[in-house]
Amino acid sequence: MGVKQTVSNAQTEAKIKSAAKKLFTKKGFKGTTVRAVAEDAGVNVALVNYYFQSKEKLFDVIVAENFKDYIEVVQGLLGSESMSLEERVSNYVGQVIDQMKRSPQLPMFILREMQQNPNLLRQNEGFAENRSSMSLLVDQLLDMNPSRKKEIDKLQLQISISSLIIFPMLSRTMTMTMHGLDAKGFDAFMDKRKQVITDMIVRYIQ
Amino acid sequence: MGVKQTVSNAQTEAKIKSAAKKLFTKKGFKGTTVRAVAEDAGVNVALVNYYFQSKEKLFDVIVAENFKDYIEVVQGLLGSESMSLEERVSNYVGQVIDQMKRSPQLPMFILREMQQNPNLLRQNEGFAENRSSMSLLVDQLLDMNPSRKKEIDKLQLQISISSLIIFPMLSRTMTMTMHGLDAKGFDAFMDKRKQVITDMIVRYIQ
DNA sequence: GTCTATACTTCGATAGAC
DNA sequence: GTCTATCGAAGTATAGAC
Repeated sequence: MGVKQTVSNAQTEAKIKSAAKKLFTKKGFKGTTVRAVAEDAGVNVALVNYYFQSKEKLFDVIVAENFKDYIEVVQGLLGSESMSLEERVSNYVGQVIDQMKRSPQLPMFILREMQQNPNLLRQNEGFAENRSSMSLLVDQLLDMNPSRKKEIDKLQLQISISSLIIFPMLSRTMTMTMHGLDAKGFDAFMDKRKQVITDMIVRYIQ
Repeated sequence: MGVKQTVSNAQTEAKIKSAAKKLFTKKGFKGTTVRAVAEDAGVNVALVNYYFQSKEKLFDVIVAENFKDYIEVVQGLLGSESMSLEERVSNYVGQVIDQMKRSPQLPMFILREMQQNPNLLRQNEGFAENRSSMSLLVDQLLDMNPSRKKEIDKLQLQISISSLIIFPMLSRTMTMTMHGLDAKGFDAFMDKRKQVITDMIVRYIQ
């Protein structure tokens, strides 16, 4: 009966995790203090360590979650058998960009933390799936034009596709500042970019 | 006469600056401690502040130098009037990649620090030159195929070119880890990439 | 489970001896 | 110009009251 005065266990833990995810993702490990996490979550500093033992362990939880989010972006994007080359590329590019628009800080987080600790990804099982998913897409694309298949380096093509999609997200802040865009304007830019990337890939493979 | 026992003023300052550049560029402002800079330079902690007053001011010096390096990469790359479309693209891509191979950490540094402080670039005069240099190149490219000029968004093309060149440098560590490359192997990958990028751009514009 | 208070550590910066 | 020693601020972590 009545509203509970004390917030429950799980809710507090979730609030801390949410604040930590926000701050770690934006500012990295060194750029984030436990005090800032506590303040953002609206709880006492001591509670952070009560639930997560240490800053390190809290960070590990967030890293795992961010990797999980990142992997989910590129899963289940293989499309149907009947698609044309252009449809297949457009489908992939469109879905990945839509996913990334929801968490624009994620690519930078992954790269930044991986540069500090390169074997971070070895510990993560999901990354292998990502690679094979991307690899499969490129195989499918190249099979649709056998004459070009011999001329095109598969790894280079994979990285080209990733580049065209991910780099604009990495330079998001810079692009927004340079061209006076707000978050909404940048999203529109990325939406328009779906067709640009598709055109570029299709023209390259055809 | 004989070897001087005490290292001179300018040499010590240079050693500190060199160590600071290395560490700040690799680990960012928060990730670098004054103590680490001093140790890497082989001098006492107090000397860092003696020469540069504060960590902040030392960082500003390094930022300025890194921006300068970055700008120099893309200057004087306009090519001659008589070049074909492919020659022009190839010339630009080749030179930028060669420059970046010399300072592979630079792109990540620029993006990382700019995300933390977006108006970092407003204070830097060289960035305007960079933009207009890039803008001019794209104008030249588009003028060589008027029929495509109307269909192609200039800003999108600029960012596409930057993406194809810069993203591989940003994901350098990840790529090396994933595909078992050492520094030399990655350089070879980037050399091969010059032609890939050129092909992709030329096919898109033609 | 949550808070206050505090111990412990690291870091940036400076005073002062040489 | 360089070093030793140290101070004060900030951050992580924990002990103990409620």
